[in-house]
Amino acid sequence: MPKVTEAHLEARRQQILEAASSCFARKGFHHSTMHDICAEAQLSPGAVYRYFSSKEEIIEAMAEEERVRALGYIEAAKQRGDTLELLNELANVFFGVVEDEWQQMCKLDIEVWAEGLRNPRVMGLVRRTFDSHLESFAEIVRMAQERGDINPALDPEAVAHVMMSFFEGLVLQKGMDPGIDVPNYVAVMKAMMKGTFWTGRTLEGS
Amino acid sequence: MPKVTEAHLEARRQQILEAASSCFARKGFHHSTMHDICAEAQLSPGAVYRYFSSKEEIIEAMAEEERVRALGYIEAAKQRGDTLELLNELANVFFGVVEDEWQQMCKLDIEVWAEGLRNPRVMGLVRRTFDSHLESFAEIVRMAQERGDINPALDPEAVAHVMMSFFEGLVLQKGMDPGIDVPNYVAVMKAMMKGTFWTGRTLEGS
Amino acid sequence: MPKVTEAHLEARRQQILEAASSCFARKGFHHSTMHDICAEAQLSPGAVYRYFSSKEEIIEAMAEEERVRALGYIEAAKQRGDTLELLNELANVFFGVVEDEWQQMCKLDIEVWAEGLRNPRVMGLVRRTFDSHLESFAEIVRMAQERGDINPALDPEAVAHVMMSFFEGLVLQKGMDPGIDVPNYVAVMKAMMKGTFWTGRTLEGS
Amino acid sequence: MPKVTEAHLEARRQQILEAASSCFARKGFHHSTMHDICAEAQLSPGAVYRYFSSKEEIIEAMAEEERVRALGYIEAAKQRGDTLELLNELANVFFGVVEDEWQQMCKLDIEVWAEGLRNPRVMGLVRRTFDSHLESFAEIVRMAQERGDINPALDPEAVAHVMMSFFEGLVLQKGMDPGIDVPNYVAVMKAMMKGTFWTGRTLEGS
DNA sequence: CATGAATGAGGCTTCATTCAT
DNA sequence: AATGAATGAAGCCTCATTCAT
Repeated sequence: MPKVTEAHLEARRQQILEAASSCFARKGFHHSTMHDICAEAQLSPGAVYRYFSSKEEIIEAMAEEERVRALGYIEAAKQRGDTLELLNELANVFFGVVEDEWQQMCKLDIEVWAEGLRNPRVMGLVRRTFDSHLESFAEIVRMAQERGDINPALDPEAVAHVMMSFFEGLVLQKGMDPGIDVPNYVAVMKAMMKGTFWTGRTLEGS
Repeated sequence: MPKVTEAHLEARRQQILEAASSCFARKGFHHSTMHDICAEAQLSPGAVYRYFSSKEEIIEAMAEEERVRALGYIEAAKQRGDTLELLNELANVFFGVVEDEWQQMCKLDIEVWAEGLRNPRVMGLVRRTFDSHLESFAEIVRMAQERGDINPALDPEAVAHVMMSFFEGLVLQKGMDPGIDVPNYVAVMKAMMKGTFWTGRTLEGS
Repeated sequence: MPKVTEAHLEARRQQILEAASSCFARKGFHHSTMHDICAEAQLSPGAVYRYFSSKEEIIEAMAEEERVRALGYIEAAKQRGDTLELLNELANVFFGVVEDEWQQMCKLDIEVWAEGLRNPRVMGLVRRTFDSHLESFAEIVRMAQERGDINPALDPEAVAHVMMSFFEGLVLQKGMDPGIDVPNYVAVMKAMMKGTFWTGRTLEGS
Repeated sequence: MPKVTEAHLEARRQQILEAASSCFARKGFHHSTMHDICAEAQLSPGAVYRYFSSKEEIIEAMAEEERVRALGYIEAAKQRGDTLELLNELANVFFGVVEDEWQQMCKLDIEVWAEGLRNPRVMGLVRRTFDSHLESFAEIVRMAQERGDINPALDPEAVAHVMMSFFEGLVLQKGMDPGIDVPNYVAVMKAMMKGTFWTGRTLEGS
């Protein structure tokens, strides 16, 4: 029987991860020192190293958390049968997050992307995130094509990639400039999605 | 080595910048040491510091080069009057780049985005890149709306943002996974753009 | 190593300062590397940088210590009412220091003077040292003049400057050549001071 | 027959030495880079290295120049037979130098002293300077003692040391603060010298 | 379990010096 | 003889990590 409950351990982990996220969003992975993270978490280095064996591991754990969170968003939205509604839902989920938190999330995502370029573990996480999103989107597209909602000439995977771009581009642009007009962005996004829908005319496509 | 031509100096600068780009794309800004860059450029530290007064400055110069290059792409494409053709052109320009170089460019872009989050100078460059792209796109959209090509209910700026996402998303996805099927991606992109064109039906916009 | 007493921290500081002094006296500020100081203090660079944030700061702290020490000497001597006795006292204080330590002190002083020429902070310290000595001497002279001991035609400040020269010159000469005959030097110094005393003849002052 | 006259070579040497002196007085030996010196001398590094094989050598040459100049001062003054007049002469010589040049000279002296502590060659120069001054002063004192001007109980060498302090202290104090009142300083100095003169009373001395 | 002082490898940068032109 | 671009050793400092208390 450990002296501390499992829950307490997990709470400490979270505490560190949150401190790290805050630092990372503010200063980036490489400008955030372990000292910064310790200070933010109000913990000593020794304590932090009880929960994570390296800074790398903290980054990875943080990226993993992001992945799970993002997965949650899309899973929640996927419940909606209607294709267009999915975008609404995703947008709503995004809107549900407090502004500051969202901004931080965007920055962390960008940071994680860059980190993925040289840390294979992080890359793995990013790819898994991308792949699961891709798969979700592709499935939706395929269903819509079967229903005749979407032009069957379009490659479902490719549509999924573009849909991902909608969100990744928004994350990037909001990360760089929080002032972007999101509702209008979503409106355009939906108009474009709607435009890919079957309209009786053949979309020559390319 | 006595006084040397201006061209030689500029060539050296390029040599260093290319070496740096190569390192940065391979290992990221923060894992590339000056030593790495020097080795890649086949130059001594002292020589490199004749041309750039800090690693930071190399990063910034590199980001600036990226900005100018990106600007060139879109300017070249903007010559085309037809709205849809713009996408073709941009895609062609992208395709015109050798595969490896493109891949490297994508990685550098991602790297630069992340760097922008904490280096105000780099952020400035990124913002300027984004802004000039945005403006180009918005102008195209406005012209298309005047011609009746695009639904006038859509905010031109917002459309521009989404168009930027098309490309940024592609850059990100290709950066993370070079295997992405670009032609199909472009096809979908064009289909979606075409879908925003005026079709006689009102796009309610949300 | 957990939290440690305030005294221990101060002891470490002293340990570093002493190591630095030793290096500085032996090799000068600019030929003493941080590595030298660390080795002398038997501490790692990281440890030293916990206590001083730069080599510069070590130099300044050392100069400040010298200042305080010098202040102590003169303050101790000032207790003596009799004018001539002051010189005796100062000389005694000097003699009270172990030979090696004195030699080191002289070298450090010379080093600090030179450093003062380009480090404004050090210059500030040197000036303050000089000023407080000057003031002490001038006060003594004024009192001696009131008692009729010293020719009232002489500017007390100027006398103080010359008195300072007695000591600074000795420091310099001993720093350059430890073999100087100090007792004889002091004897002459006192004879000269005595000579400025009122003797019934008017000293025309030039 | 060299392409350049001996005189031209010497002129270049002087040009470099003057540039170096200027830099050294302004920034000290160790903060003056060869680049600084080259810039000040309007010469390229290669050119400078034709005349001096190292920075060290420039420092030493400069110190040697200072030594010779100082020697000239005292030699000039020594012509005067009268003891007190020597001080007048030395003071006059000092006064004869333009203010700025003097200030620079003081700083260089201080710099040279410090450098002497760790460069045996420079130390040799300083010692030689000191020794020749000492000898000159001692000789004067001995002569004065023979004439009965100065208390014969005083060690001529010791008096010489103190006389040197008069000047070294002034150099130091003026180096640190150009505002010092030199005429008054000299007046006191002379009063003190006069006080060591034989007055009929025995100066108990020590 | 926690603390935080200490470690030390390694990064960025400077600058005295060289040498091809 | 002069030039100035290039060299590369070495210095200062940071920071992820450890471990005695």
